[in-house]
Amino acid sequence: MTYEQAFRALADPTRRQVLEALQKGPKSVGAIAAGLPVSRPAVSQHLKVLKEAGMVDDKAEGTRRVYYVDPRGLAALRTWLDQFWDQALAEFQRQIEEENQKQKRSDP
Amino acid sequence: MTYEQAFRALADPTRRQVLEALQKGPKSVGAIAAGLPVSRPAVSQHLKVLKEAGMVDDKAEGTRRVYYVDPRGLAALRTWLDQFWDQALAEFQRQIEEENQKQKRSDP
DNA sequence: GCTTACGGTAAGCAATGACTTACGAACAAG
DNA sequence: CTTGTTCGTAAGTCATTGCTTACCGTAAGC
Repeated sequence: MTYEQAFRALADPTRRQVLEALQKGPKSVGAIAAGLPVSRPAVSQHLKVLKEAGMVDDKAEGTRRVYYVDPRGLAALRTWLDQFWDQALAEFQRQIEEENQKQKRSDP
Repeated sequence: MTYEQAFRALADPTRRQVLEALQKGPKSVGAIAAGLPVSRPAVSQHLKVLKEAGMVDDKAEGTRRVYYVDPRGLAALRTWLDQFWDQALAEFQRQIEEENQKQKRSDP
């Protein structure tokens, strides 16, 4: 939901692998774990973190739980990043202007 | 440089505060630490991580070191995020199509 | 030269976190 | 009703990490 949780969620390499696995389509917990070098409970714990970050959601399907990517968490990240990016560029521009001013004063 | 380091760098709240402090303009290490609830060495260590992630750079200025935001690290993050975002939306769309197909088949 | 300001690094510590195995709950199948 | 899958959670372990204090190098000012 918040970008804080999103950053924390994506900081772990295994968690990114889980997300990338789900990106190719919905998968059960066991199916995800089968493609990763960690145990199934580990995947379960990662999915919990990802879900709290709003990056995945799940639906029950018999005794299995099918997880899929939820764009909401990604959207939060994009918002934060875009804002920060714009401000960074603006500040960058301002610094250049400042340099030019100094140059003018010390020039002729 | 890589998005891996960028994610790890931004995962820590204090590190984000450091970055946000620099966003308003270049600052010395001491100046940054003065606005944060942690010690100056802690800030130094955070700046090291941010620099390795390509998100800040510094220039010597007498005995002081002035840090400023480097857009390169942010760019790496944006690239990763945009790609992931596009693929997520595509997969989302595909799932909806799939649902429609099922609906058709079970309908009269 | 001597002192003072500034910042990076080392060492140590407490907290967080990613993983494992073990167990229990829920649904399906026979 | 019993058995077998599938999954979440608890408990414990080991590594990582963010922080502190202490120390050292370096540039500027007297």
